[in-house]
Order: sequence, then C-alpha cells, then structure tokens
Amino acid sequence: MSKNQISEPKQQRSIEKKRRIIEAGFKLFCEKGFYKTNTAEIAKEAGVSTGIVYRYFPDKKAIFLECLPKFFDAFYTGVYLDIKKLVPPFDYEMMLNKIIDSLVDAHNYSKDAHEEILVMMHSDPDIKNFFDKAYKEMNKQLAEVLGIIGLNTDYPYEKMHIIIEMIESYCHEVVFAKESKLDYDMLKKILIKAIISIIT
Amino acid sequence: MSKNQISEPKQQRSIEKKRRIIEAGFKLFCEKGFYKTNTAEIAKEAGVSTGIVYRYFPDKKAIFLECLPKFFDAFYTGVYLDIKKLVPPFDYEMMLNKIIDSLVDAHNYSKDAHEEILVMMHSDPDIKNFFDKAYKEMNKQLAEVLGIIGLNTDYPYEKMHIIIEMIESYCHEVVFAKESKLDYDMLKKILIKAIISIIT
Amino acid sequence: MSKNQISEPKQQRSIEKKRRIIEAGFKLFCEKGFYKTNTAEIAKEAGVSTGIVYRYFPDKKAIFLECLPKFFDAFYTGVYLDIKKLVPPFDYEMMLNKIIDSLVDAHNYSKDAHEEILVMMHSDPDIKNFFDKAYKEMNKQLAEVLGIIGLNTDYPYEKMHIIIEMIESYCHEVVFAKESKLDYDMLKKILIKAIISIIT
Amino acid sequence: MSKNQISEPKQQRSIEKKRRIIEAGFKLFCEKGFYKTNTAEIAKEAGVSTGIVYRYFPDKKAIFLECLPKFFDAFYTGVYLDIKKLVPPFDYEMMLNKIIDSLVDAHNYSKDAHEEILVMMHSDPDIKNFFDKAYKEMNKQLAEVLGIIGLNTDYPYEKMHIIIEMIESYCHEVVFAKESKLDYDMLKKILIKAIISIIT
DNA sequence: CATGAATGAGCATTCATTCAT
DNA sequence: CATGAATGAATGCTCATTCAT
Repeated sequence: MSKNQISEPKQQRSIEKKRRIIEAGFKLFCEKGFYKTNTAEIAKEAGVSTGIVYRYFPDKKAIFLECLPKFFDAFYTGVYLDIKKLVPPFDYEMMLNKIIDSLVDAHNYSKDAHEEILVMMHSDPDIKNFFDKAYKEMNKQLAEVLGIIGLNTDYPYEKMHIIIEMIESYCHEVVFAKESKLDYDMLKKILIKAIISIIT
Repeated sequence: MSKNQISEPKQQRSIEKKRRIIEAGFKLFCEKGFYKTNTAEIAKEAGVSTGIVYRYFPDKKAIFLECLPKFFDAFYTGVYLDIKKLVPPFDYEMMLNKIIDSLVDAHNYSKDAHEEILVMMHSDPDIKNFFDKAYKEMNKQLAEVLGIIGLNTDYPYEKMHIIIEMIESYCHEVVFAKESKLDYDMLKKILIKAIISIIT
Repeated sequence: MSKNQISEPKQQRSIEKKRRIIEAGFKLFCEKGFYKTNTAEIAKEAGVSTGIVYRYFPDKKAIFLECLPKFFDAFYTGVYLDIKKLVPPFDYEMMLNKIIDSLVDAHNYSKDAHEEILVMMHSDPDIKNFFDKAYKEMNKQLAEVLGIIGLNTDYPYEKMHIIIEMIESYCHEVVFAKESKLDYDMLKKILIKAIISIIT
Repeated sequence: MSKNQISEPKQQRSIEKKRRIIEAGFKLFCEKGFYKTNTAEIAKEAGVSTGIVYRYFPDKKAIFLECLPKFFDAFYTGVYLDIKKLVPPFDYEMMLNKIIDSLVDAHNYSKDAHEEILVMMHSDPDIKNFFDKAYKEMNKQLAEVLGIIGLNTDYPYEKMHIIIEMIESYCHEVVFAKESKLDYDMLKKILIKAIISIIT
C-alpha cells in the first residue's frame, strides 16, 4: 500500500546493519565528500548489498542526514567532556586552554567532513535545520556554563556565540593552515585574552 | 601535437565572451554549487554554445577556478573600499561599524558560493592555493592599516587574523541565521568591543 | 578503493548477457567498423541497457578486444575443420580446392570486420598482440600438417606462411572483387599449382 | 546560387594551399588514421585556417580521397621505377630481388596509412573505386611487362595478380613482423622461386 | 579570399535507484 | 529480508562544419 518501504529496524540484526551503513557513509563522506561518494561504495564499505541500502534509507541524502549527529559530535563533543570536569576555583585561562586544545583534536579527527557539511547546510534545508538545532542546543548549554562558573553576565547567548565562533575559527586555522606564517601559540594567547575580556 | 587548444583571448569579442562564461558560472555555482551545475547550463546562461566553453576553458573545474577572484572579492572587497576612506581622528567604533555593515552586504550578495568554496578548498589544491594566497595578502594589507591608523601593536598579523575571522563569523551568522534568537545589534556591539580590546 | 567494478560473470545469466553484448558488438563492428559503432547501439542490439555494458566491459575497446577471437575464427576456422577430415591417399589439388572454398565462405561471412581489424592492429598494441599470437599458433599447426600428410619439407613455417598469405589474398580478391575482370577459376588453378610447387 | 562553393583553384597561391592541405592530411592520416585525425589539426599542420579547408574540400573525407594517389604511389611506385631499368638478358631472380627490396622500402615509408586504407576501401565506395582502378591499371602495365621480357604466357593478368599479392604479403610481413620467428631471407627465396614457377 | 570563433549534435561513461530472483 | 544485476537519464567533452567579420 504505502510507497514508503523504509523500515525502522527493530531487529538487532537490522539495527546493526543500518549502523554499519551510516558508519561507512560517514567514513567515505569524510574522505571524499558527498558527491564523490557513491552508494555502491558505501554498501561495499558497509559489507552489504547495494539494494539493502534502500531498505533503510529512501535515498543517498538520507544516509548523509543520519551522519549529521556524528559530524556534530566530531566537531564539538570535546567541549562538553572537558567542561563537565571543571571545578572551582576557576582559572579561566587554563580552562580555555584545555577546551581549545581538545577542540583542535576533534577537528583534526574529521577534517574534510567539516567543510563538506557547510556547503550542504546551504543547499539543503534538512541539513541546515539539523545543525541549527544542534548548535542552538550546544550554545544554550554552554551559555549556562557561564552562570555555573560564577559569571552571571548580560547577553550570555550572544557572548557565547561569539566565543564559540572564535574558537572554531582558531581550530580551523590550526587544522587547515589557512595562513602558515602565523604564530599559533601567540594566536591562542590573544584569543584567550579576548575571550576573557568578553566574559568578565 | 599540442592538445591544448585553449586560447587566451586577446580580441575584445573573445574577452567579453569568456567574461560572460565566468559570470554565468559564478552565478550558477553560487545558486546551486559546483556539482549541481552542468556545463550546458553555464553555456546557456552565458548565451553561448556548449562547445565554445571548451575553447576558453580546458574543463569545468577551470571555469570554477576563474571564478575564485570573484568569490574572494565578493566576500572581502567591501573592507578595502571603506578603509580607504578613513581619516583621522579615528573613531574605532564607528569605523568597525561601517566595515562590518559593508561586509554583511557583501555576504548577502553571494551567500551560497561562500560555503561551496570551503569544501572545494579541501578537495582541490588549486582552489586552496588561490584562497590561501589571496587571504594572506588581504591579512597583510589590513594588518598594515593598524599601523596607519596609529595602532603600532605587537603581532599585528595574528591580531588581524582573529579580527577578520570574528567579523567573518558575525557576517555568517547574520546572513545564514544559524541561530535566529540572537540579538544581532547586541552581537555587533559585543563584537566591536572585543575587537577594540584586542587592538588597544 | 578499487575502481574496477568489472565482474567476470560466473552465473549463467550473466555469461549469456556478456555473450550477447559481444555478439552484438561483433555484428555491428563488422557492419560499420569500430568508430561508427556506438555503445548505445551495441546495447540496443544486445537487448540490454547501456549501463549494463559497463558492468561487463571497462570500455568500448574492451568489447572489441573480446570480439577478436570471433574475427579470427571467422577468417580461419574453416581450414582446421577441413584439414581434420583429410585421409590418405592425399590428392593435393582436391584438398586445396576444398580448403580454399571453405575459406572463401568464411571471408564472405564477415567481410568488413576483416579489414577494420587490420587498421586497429596497428593503432592498438593489444589487438596486434592478439592477432600475432593467434596467427603464429595457426601457422604452427598448419605447418605440422605438412608433415602429417607426408610432406617432410625444409622450412615448413616459411612455406606455410607464404601459402596462407596466397590463399588469404585469393579470398580477398574473390570477396572484395578488387579486380572484377579476372577469371576466378583460372586464378584458383594457378594458385593451387603454385602452392603445390612450393610444398613438393 | 550553387550550393557547391568548392572551388577548383586556378591561382598558383590556391593550388599551393590545397597541396599543403593534402600533404598535411596525408601525413596525419598516416600517423594516426582517419578517425583520430581532426580537421583542425590538418589545417594547423598545413598552416592554414580551419575554414579555408572547406573552401577546397566539401568535407573531411574529400581530403582523404585526394590523398589516395599519394598512398597508392607510396605503396607501388617503386616497382615501376625499377622495372623501367630492366634490360635483357633477364635474370629473373635478380630482377625479382630488386623489385621486392624496393617495395619493402616503399612499405616502410608509410606503414600505417597502408592498413587504414584497407578499412576505408570497404566502408567507402569512392575509396574502393579509386583503388580498384589504380590497381587494375598497375596490374595491366605489369602484365604487359611479362610480354616485354619475353614471357608470352596465358592468363597474364591472373598470374600477375597472384604475383603482386605474394610480394605485397611479403612486404607486409617484413614491415609489420606478423611473425617474428620467420627467416626472411629464406622466405624471399621461396617466394621468388614460386613466382618464377608461375611465370615460366 | 581568409580567418578562427561559434555551433550543436553526438558519444562514452557514471550512478542513483529499482526489481527479479 | 537480501542480493546485485539491470536500468536509463544525465553529463562532460569532442569535433565536423558553418559563418560573421
């Protein structure tokens, strides 16, 4: 009856298979981007037939969509992990140093994927929607951290947005070496100083 | 013998036609990205035949490559224009306000292209190379502006790098509305304050 | 990783399909030559889609390559068949008459292909290589026949080479009528007499 | 008025230009074959514009057609030259040796062209027609030589046809080395002996 | 007459998606 | 459920031929 034959797998075997397809897609999208990755490769990498892919996903884009959390995690998860371990008295400079370093690691882990997604965010509303929501949630949580660590400031969301973007830019620079002549240690010092000037 | 039939057009007609192809490519790449734009469309948009495209460009990627200066200009040119008009005494806040506003305008002009390029920078060395050089040159020029306006600071390149990226991020946010709940005027105020704290 | 998706079909269905593609290619290459035959036509003639052709063959030339044995057989197989039936006492004239007639038939069966291949032999090393080997093998086998039928001569390979070429030329003449005024029966008589003079 | 704008050039300049196009076509057809040679290349090689080619020739094939005499000459002219020098008493073996050697030279001069033409003879009636006529004329002249040198035999055309083809095959073998293991000197001896047996 | 830019039909090849088994 | 062979529309690129200058 229904044209939509996509099954949300309940069986353990199926769940595992779907996971493998996402994993394979994630890997290949990271390595070669969305357009240069074809479904046959994904199936092969996942160790399944090409046909089975279409039982779990309506089309190629859907695979990509389900990789998004993995991408987001790859980019930002480091922050949460480190922040949870924070205890007073807070040494802002040391804290930021740690966070920034762990984010640089995260960026190194999945370089190319990062950029690919930026494009797709703009050509595809679903992708944009996912990232907007995930980003907003992260921003909210981090903004709350400002209060937790005793910084009850005005406009915490705006400030945190700027801070996240600054750190993000720094990570990019380090990972992709846009401009190789820069002194990265000094860059980080200036960055941290600017961040502290924003939150205090 | 020589397979390379690409002619660097010297005639006015040819220059004009090549320009039209680049213009058409630029437009379509902006709207739909590199992979979703096909050569037939570019030719049609440029008002030429598909064949003639290959008299001026060895392949599709070459068209994209020649669009890069347009992309770069679209992103950053506003800065130069406004900075040239600066005269003392310098009101940093007003200056930055002007520069930021003109960059937001520039970003609005060619939204999608911006992001597409980020991906291609990583899948294609030629593209990365172009942008790295252009960015470095811009950074250098802007860093020199710091001296011109009486701010003889240490590490001008590092500072200017951070500033450019901060402004770039702000423009992105405004243009692409990553997080619609933010107060953009306040965002700009915080941004400007942070920039001034960096350069003074 | 592996770009090579060409499957050597083991299933009966696949083998049959590949055979049909080769058959279709052979037919069309014979009729119109390699360059004037396009893959869509081959697919249509074989009753398959254009895409499936590329599951069995990496490219158009590969189809041609796999037709080569058919071409060679078409040209020469008649000889083997008739020679196997020979029994003493050997009437050389009658024997040669039979062989020549069956080779003329073989030539008539795939006229144009014959010539096309000659060109490709020189523009393509793979094709040359195949034919050189096949020809050498045939020459060897036929040279051995000389001994079998009681003609233990010197230089059997050289003699057989000349004989094969003489017969080949005769077949060509009959099939393609290079010179329509010739008396073909007399031509054959002279030919046979010359051959006998060589081997006795 | 007339659709046919092809001009038979009467001016010296034009004749020279047409000659250069034929020369260029001949050279390139020899090197790469008809299908892999394009008109732009021919024009470039001839030092003329692509457009001018179509003033002298209705299409690409016509250029090829006008190269045919050059091909034919390249293959066979050596024979005439040597035969003219013959004086009695005739040493058939020495005569044939000379003729064969000069034909091998002729074959070496334009290897590939030779083969290409064989294909086109069959896909194109004009080409076939030209070669048939030229061949017949040559055969006739050579057959007459049989009489001149005192060999008033029956069926001179048939005999000469077989002889020409035998020599042609020998040249082919030497030039293209179909079967590298053969003893070419012995091959020639056997060949000459067979020819003499035919004409005496 | 000459030029070479322009045309556009044609072709080899790819790949997301479907479906017979 | 699973397979992977099959489909065929789509695309980058070529080149014989035309035509404005």
